[in-house]
Amino acid sequence: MTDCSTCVVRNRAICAALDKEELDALNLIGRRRTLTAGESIIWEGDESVLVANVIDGVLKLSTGSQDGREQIVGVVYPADFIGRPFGGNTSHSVTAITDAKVCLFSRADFDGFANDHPALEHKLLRRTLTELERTRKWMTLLGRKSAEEKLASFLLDMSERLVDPGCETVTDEPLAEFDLPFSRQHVADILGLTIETVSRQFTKMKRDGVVALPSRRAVAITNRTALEDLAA
Amino acid sequence: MTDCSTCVVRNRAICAALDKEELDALNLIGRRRTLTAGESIIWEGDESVLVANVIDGVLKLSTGSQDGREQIVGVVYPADFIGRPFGGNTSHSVTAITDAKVCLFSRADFDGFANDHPALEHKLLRRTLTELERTRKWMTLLGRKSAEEKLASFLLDMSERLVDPGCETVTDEPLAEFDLPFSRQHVADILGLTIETVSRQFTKMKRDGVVALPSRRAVAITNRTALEDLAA
DNA sequence: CGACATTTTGATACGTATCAAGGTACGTGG
DNA sequence: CCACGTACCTTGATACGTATCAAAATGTCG
Repeated sequence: MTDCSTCVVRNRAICAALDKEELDALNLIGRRRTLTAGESIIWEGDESVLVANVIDGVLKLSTGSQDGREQIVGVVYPADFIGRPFGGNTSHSVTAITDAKVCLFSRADFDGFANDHPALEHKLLRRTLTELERTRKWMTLLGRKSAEEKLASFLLDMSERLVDPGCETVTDEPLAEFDLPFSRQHVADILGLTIETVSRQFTKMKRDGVVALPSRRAVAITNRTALEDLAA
Repeated sequence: MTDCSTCVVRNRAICAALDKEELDALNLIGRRRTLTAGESIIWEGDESVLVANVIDGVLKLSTGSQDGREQIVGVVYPADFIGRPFGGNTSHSVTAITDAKVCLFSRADFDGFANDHPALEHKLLRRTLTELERTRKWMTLLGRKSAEEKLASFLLDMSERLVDPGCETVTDEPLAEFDLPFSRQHVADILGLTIETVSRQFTKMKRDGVVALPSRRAVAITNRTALEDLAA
């Protein structure tokens, strides 16, 4: 059974706006769901009837064309919100990239609950504004940066976002070493490149001593200043 | 003096959430400002202390790098909201593309007012969610489309967004003919292309009989189906 | 150990940027 | 009203970066 009071994202997700009683009410309309890597919960173009909070794992928001081109338009992490409340269709799919846990609501239920809880809407508004800002920043990368600049920017972004938020680390410094939750193909789809170009840029950075690549998914930033220069 | 009750975007902007009394209160903290084309009200990286509603005209949100590359990350029209309430810095400038009128608020004033008026926040939330959705759709264009596909998609989008919302047109059908509020350079900065490439694609479409170009800024879609095919 | 998926590397082609020049519309002052 | 200057747009020639096609290498899992 769902139990918000022990939820690991309780204090970071939009639910943090609610007190104990309100949380109990939210409990009644939500349910947890486990996803295995590759599984989707929302499909591009569908009438969006679900919204959710991410509890654990990483999910991608993506659009695909008939001819197989795919673009990842967003990546969500624990405590992030998924879906389109208050009407309107979602124009992208939502797919688990790693095994994941989410807290699901039917949109109708969530809409009703949100209407009665302005503090929840306020949290959601702040989160949405931040996400819009982040997305716009990403547009500059897609529209104007070279492959090398794209990968450098991406790695720097990852080193900041993959900081484990669970434990109360004193410093929120970016990581020097981390495991990407993405395959090379995912990285390519995030950066608007092909997998071959991504691979070549990784190799180049390794050759130049900017990063080390201990294993397929692992990245160690060995010269952050140089990486920042490459990101332009 | 500001007078919301006669404002042309009164029923479309987020202010539509307010009744007459509330509107009077909002009146007290807002002021109108006229902008001439090229004038900015928010600068990239600045501590964002202003928010605003667009009353008339078109404005761009853009980011620029040192080396002169620019990417337009959003375009706003009458009734749209500008700025970043509730903290956080804006990472893009806001600049008038045409002469424009806006309704300005200091962020602190607006934040306070919004806190007391959940209905206003709700409107803003819906608007922000829609804008996020639109922005994500644009990412696919920037990351995965060819120059020809980009321009075709752009023209179709324009034919829908430039429909004059003022008069109560029975049908909201897309326009067959319209004047772009943008120069070729603007179009290039929106699509992540150079001005030369944009120009060549315009010429190609004209040659193929998909569009006619009566004057520099005017576009007439002569074969919509073909244009839709080009947009992929 | 062997089969499969993923990643890397290589050779080549294509699309768009870049550099350069010419053309067209537009506003200003003669 | 026309000549001129300026900004904007178009066209052309070439270079460069990334995609594409192909194959080899590496890692992963039964």
